[in-house]
Amino acid sequence: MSAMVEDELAHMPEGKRKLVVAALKIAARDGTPLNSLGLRELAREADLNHNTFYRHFEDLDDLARSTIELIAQTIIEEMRHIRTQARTTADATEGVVNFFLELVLKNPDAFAVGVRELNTVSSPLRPLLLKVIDKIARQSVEQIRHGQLVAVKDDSVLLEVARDITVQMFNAAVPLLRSPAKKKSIAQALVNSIRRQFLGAMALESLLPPKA
Amino acid sequence: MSAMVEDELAHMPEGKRKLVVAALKIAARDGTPLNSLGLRELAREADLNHNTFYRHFEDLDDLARSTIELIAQTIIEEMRHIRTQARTTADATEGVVNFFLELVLKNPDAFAVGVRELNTVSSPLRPLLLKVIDKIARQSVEQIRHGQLVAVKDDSVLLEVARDITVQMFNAAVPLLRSPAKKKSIAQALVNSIRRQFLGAMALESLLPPKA
DNA sequence: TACGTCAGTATACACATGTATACCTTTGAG
DNA sequence: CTCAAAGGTATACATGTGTATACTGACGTA
Repeated sequence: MSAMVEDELAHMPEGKRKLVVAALKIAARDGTPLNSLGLRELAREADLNHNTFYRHFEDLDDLARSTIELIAQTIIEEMRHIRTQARTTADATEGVVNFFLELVLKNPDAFAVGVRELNTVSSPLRPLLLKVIDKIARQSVEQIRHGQLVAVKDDSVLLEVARDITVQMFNAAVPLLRSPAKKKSIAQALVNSIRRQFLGAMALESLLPPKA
Repeated sequence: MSAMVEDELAHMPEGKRKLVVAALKIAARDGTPLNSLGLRELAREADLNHNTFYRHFEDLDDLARSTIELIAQTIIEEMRHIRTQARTTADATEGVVNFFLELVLKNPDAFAVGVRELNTVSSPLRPLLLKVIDKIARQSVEQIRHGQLVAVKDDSVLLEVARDITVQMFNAAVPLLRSPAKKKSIAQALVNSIRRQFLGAMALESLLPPKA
């Protein structure tokens, strides 16, 4: 599982890699917070002695941070790739949405864990994930500006909308992971919602004064 | 904490009540899934013998279900109340949003747990929470239709938008709970986003054929 | 008054857990 | 060649956990 994620950490020691993969798997399966997994269960899943953990990590928090940083790196890089692919499709919105949902399905554990931590009040990993969201939203704004895809003047409004949409796309991973067959309908709903939000931003800007 | 929730279960035995409250508290604090809390920790928090649990619940799943159902009941009832209050305000959208955020702050544990479970792939409680979302969205559509607040013809589109917005409001609880001081700015962002989505729905309907 | 049920307690036990310590290979630089 | 890390293992122990069983008191009802 999570093929792309595994690629990302090809250069770290095998035990460490195994532990991170196992952490994602268990946290995704059981809904346990990344930073309070059981050391022994982790080792069992990774097929290692339970003390090997301490060779690679200080804490469970250390493991959690490493894991989230890995997810972040993977997603950001992939999103850049997705945007170039989407530029070749008829409708950029549809393209981005479809490629994104495919990315989710290729990294199920990573997204299951990421979305949950993002929506957990007590999670110390939330700030890291918010940075990822922000970065993706900014990429998105850049693409929109470059292709003149949305006629919204105010940059801050455009960024705000892009952030909302990015969060929405992440959260859409939850139903998708539960039933991958619904990919098409989820994509359609997302595309519609995105269109409404951009159209609405334009409409609102033309109604109210564009703020001096 | 969670004053209103406590009111809701005034009629059940004291021990059971204590256990549910303790469950919410621990799950909110530690991010542990509601259905895999520690029995002994639970009892410690509730100031009870650890075996009392079995007097009131079959499983941890039983406890989790009871707890979520309690949250659901509370929220739905309060939302109805919120709508009548909001009708007396100048702007219905602003009214609903503000009252909703207040509700969140009054039931911090309930919302912290609810939002997390809602966004957890493996949670068996998700369906229950989706029902709550749906119910609130339908209430919202009713209010809109009654007051002729939004000029969207297609009922299914209106419901879809209402659902998106409801989910968004729930998820907005996370940053609010972490920093209640940001209530005003969170409310403003929500109101703007809601306006964009309704406006966008109208715009989209007038652009495309209203679907025969 | 007697008694069954309900809510809660006390004790016990087998098992899982986190951590500490010491031991064994491999490997790469001096 | 040496030897010191680095990665991984084995064993041990105190503590926490879920569950089972048996006990106590309160209370409504026959």
